[in-house]
Amino acid sequence: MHLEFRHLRTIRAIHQAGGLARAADLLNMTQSALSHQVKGLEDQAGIELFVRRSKPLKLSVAGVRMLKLAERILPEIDALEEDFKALKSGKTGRLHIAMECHACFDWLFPVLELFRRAWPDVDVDIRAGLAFEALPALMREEVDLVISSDPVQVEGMMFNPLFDYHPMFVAAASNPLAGKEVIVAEDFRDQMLITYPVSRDKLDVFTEILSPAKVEPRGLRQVELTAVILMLVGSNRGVSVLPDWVLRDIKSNADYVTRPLGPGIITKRLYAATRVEDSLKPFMAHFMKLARSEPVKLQRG
Amino acid sequence: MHLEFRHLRTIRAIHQAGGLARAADLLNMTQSALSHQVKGLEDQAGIELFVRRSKPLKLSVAGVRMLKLAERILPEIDALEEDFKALKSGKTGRLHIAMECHACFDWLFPVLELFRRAWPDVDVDIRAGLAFEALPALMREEVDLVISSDPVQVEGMMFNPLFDYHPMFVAAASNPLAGKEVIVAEDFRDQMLITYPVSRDKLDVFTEILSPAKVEPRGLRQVELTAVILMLVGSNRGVSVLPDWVLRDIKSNADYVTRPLGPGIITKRLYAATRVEDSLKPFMAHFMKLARSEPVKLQRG
DNA sequence: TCTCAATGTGAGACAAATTCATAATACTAA
DNA sequence: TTAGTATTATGAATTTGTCTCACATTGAGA
Repeated sequence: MHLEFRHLRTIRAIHQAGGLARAADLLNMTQSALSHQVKGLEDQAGIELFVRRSKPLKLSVAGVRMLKLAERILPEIDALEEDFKALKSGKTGRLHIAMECHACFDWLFPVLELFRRAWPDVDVDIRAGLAFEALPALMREEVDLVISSDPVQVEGMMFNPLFDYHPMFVAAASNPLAGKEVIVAEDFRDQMLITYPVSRDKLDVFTEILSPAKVEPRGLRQVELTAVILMLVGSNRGVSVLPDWVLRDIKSNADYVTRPLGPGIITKRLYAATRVEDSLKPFMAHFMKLARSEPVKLQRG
Repeated sequence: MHLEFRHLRTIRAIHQAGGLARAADLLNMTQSALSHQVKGLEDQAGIELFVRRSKPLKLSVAGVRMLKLAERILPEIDALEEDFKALKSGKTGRLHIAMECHACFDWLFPVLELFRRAWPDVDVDIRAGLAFEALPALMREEVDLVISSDPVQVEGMMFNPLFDYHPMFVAAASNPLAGKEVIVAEDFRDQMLITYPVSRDKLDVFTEILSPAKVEPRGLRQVELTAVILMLVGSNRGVSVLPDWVLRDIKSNADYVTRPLGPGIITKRLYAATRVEDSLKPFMAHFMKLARSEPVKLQRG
C-alpha cells in the first residue's frame, strides 16, 4: 500500500483544518499537491479515504481508521526526535560498564544506585569483564566504560583516574602470618592463595608482589564471589589479597586479620576508561564524580 | 528529521540481516542504495545510527532506539492494511443508524445486541433522528442506515422492506372509548392525544387517520419516552396510537385496552434505507435479516 | 602484509511529488 | 433559482529525491 508519514500527516491535517485547502496551508504546500497526494493514496489503498459528496472534504470510515493510526504514530516520531536531542545533548544515553576488576562490584553497586536516581533515562548495565577483552569491546562500542587499573595510552580512549586503593593481605586470625605486621612475597610460599578466576596479570598479588619476586604459593584456588573468598579465608582454608574497600567489614571482626603488603606501601589506582567523545557527556562526568567520592566512604568504613 | 517508513524498514532489515549488504538483498535493492539511504538518514538525524568501527555494520545506541520504534510501528501499518482489506470485503465497517421512527428503539435494541455479537468489528451507533434530516445525512455518509416508513425514490439510495406493523389505538380501560371495537378519526375529537415530539407528517395517527379526515383532537401532548406515554395513558391522562410491537406487554394488562384503527385495517411497512453501494455488504445484509425476523417475534409477544 | 568481504562515493537515470494555471464542483445567500 | 464564493480536481511542466552502476575505500583475518 506504500504508505508514508507524509500521508499520515496529510490525513491529520485535513481532519484538523477541516478541509483540503486549509490543510495545504498548514502543511506549507499547494492545495493542488494535496489533492494529487490524496488521490494517489486512495489509489494505492484501493479504498476511499474521504467523502467527496460534500465540500469541504470529510473523512470516510477508512479515513477515520487511518486517522486513528496517525494520531497514535506521529507523536511517537516526535518522541524519537526528542530522544535523539537528549542523546546528542547527553541528557540520556547508554552506560554499559565492563569491569576488569572483579571486586569492584562492591562499590559499583551503591554508585549505580545513586546514578540511576539522577539519570533515570540512561540505559545502565554491567558486564563482568571475564569472558571478553574489555578495551577492544570499548573501542567497538559494545561497552561504554571500563573499570581498570592498568591505564594504556590508546588513540581515542581516555583513562580517567577514580581513586587509589591498597591491596591488603587477609587471613584467619588463627593463621601463623597473623603475627607479622607486614606481609612480603616470601610469606606466601607456604600458603594456599585464593583469587578471583582471572589471569595473573590482572591480579594485584601477582603483578605487585609474587611475580617480581618469582615466588609461587603452595597452592592456588579460584573463587568467583568475594563473600565466598572471605568465608574460606575465615575458616583458614587459605589466604587472599583484596582491595581495602572490600575489607571494611572484616577489620572489626576478630576472626580475621588484615595486613599491609610490603616491603614498601603498595598503592594502586583505579581508572574509568571511556571513548574520548563520550568523556564529555554530562552523565558520564557525573558517574565518574560519584565513582570518585562514594568508594572512598566505603574505604573509611 | 524527515523520517520515512522506508528508514524504519531499513533499520529493521539491517538489524535482522546483521549487515548492510545482506539487508539490501532482503529489501530488494542494491547495497549502494542502502548505504546512501543510511547516510542520508544519519545526516538528517544528526546522529550516528550505526557503529562503523566494525564490519559488518552494527546498531548504535540511537540506532537501537530507532529499531525499537520500528518494531512498534511497522506492525501497526500492516494491521491497517489488514483492516482495509476487511473493510473492502465487508467483514468490518460502520453502521450508524438514524431513526425517523421513535418507537423503533424497542425492537432495535435487541436486534443490535444480536448484531454486535456476530460482527464485533463493525462500529455501531444509533442517532435519534429528531434533530436532523435523516435521508440527506445518509447521502452525505453521516449515517449508514435510516429506519423509515416513507420510502422515497432517490438516486443512489435503496429502501429495503423490513416488516409490516399495525398502528394501534391504546387507552385506559376506564376510558369511554374502551367500549368500541374499532376506533375511527371522529373518536379523537374529545380526547387528549399523546405523541412523540416529532412533526405530524411522521406520526401515523395524523398521516393515516386524522389528517385525511381533517379531525383535530381536543388536546395534544408530546412525550419523549414510550414508557412515559404508556404511564400517562394508563392513568387516563390521554390516549395514544403506537405500533403493535410496543403494545405487547400491554395486551394482557387489565388497566389498558388496545384497539385497531378503522374503518379499514391500517397496515404500514418499515424500511431500512441504505446507500446502494452499502446494501451488498455482508454485515448490512445480516443486519437487515435480523431486523426482519426479530421484531416479528416481539409483535407476537 | 595481503586478500577478501563489506561498506562508501559520485554521476547519471529514473520515478515520484510538487507547482502553476485553470477547470469543475459544491455550498450560500439573495 | 441564480449568482457568487469557496473548495476540490486536473494536466503539463518542473523540481526533488532515490536508485543503480561502476569504482574506490576500509576492516578483519590469514
